[in-house]
Amino acid sequence: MPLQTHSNDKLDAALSVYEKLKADIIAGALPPDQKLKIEVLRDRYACSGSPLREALSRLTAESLVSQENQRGFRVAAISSDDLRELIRMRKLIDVMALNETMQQGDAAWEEGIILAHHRLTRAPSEISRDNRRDMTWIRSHGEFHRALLAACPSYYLRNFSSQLFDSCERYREILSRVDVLYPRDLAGEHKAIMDAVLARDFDRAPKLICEHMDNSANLVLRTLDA
Amino acid sequence: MPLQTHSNDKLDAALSVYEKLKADIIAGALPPDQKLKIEVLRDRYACSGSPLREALSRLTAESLVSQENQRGFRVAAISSDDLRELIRMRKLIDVMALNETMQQGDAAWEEGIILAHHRLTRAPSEISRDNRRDMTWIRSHGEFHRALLAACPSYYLRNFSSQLFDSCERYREILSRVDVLYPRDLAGEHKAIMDAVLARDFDRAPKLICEHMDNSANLVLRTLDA
DNA sequence: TTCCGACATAATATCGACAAAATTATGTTT
DNA sequence: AAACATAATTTTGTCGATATTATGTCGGAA
Repeated sequence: MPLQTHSNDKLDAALSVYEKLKADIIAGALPPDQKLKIEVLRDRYACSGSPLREALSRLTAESLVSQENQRGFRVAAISSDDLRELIRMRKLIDVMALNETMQQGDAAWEEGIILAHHRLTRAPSEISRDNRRDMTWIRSHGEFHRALLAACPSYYLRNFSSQLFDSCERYREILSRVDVLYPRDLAGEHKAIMDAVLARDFDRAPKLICEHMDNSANLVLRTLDA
Repeated sequence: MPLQTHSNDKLDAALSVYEKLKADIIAGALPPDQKLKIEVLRDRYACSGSPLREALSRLTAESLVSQENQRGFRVAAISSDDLRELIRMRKLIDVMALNETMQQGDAAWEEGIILAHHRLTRAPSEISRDNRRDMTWIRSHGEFHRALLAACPSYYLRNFSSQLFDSCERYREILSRVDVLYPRDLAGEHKAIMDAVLARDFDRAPKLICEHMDNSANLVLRTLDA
């Protein structure tokens, strides 16, 4: 008898497929603008059309998938303009959210950050030897950023932040194709952000977060525009 | 041959059902927390389960519907805390969006506002004699607020604003149950907002918008908390 | 009476099949 | 050979049926 919410592999396929599809899009396994044929996905995720279409509908509302009248679904397209817009929005939203979070955050919130950061340091490197993005790293990275805002009192701020983060993450796939040796210390940035946030440094924390975003975005933009 | 996107009553049922469901939730025809049984909806919207579940999935992502593990869907619950949070967020988002819009707005944007406002003035009154909310007014009201931000350069700001607006609108249904004679000039507020926005008044426009939201919210909150 | 468990009922979530539409391939005409 | 019309194929979107899970009811024991 299951102690936790039991995931009946075949029973709640909708949620399961939603999560897998989302992960594959964010990781770049399903590249931007790729046609999402039901038949192909049916095979890939071992389920029927119905749960697939439900998952795709949800992802459409999250701007990760686009749907055309009678022409099915495809992974949402990317562009440098879109990325610039995303980063601009994330700065606005995350700075607001971070301020509120640092005011309200309690011990449990601090512990969540410590834990998430620890897991991120223990995760495999983002890009594996075969130039594919590591799912564990991606998940840990997302969890770390969500943990920073976990104590944010506004459901909507958390939600918007999370959505923008996910939309941004899939741009990182580009960095795995050109094997650029990281000209920056990603782990160090995470550590610095954590320290500033835990210290409730209302000046440094938002500044570091914004720089963190800009660094990633600029790297991607250089590759995209080239 | 259709000039515009043709809605083939039975062909793209998914989109059609999505819009109708959304409209019914916003209008309050489907009240908060109401169970959404597939069988009942199947009958109400004259279609089968599949397009329904797709629409419900999309609405779940928009926070208008909630879904529980194996227990189906229901209309998202409301609470005074949620409304306060919504208003707080709308002020943040809409003020940012409005500033950008007033900087970038062109002639077509201005004409869109004029037209939407005209239609709103010509719409039937919000609440009809039988204490039900008028669909035409609701649609016109939404179109007016969207028109104000139509020239906003950020897709995400427009999207968030629109989503928060929709979530707020369904709180207005409460005002139709207690027949409170409007102690304020709703039409006048809309007119004043339009004038300030068209005049590119960067001081008054955001102030009026915020007051507009507060007025509606306070009216609802008084009724909710009573 | 109140609580617990087995049974009956209802609802959900998924599947496979079908009909409508779009896409590709083919053939015909200029 | 290019362009258009037509036919074949693929793909989408919807339906009805079914198995699984949740809910409600009834009877019996503490």
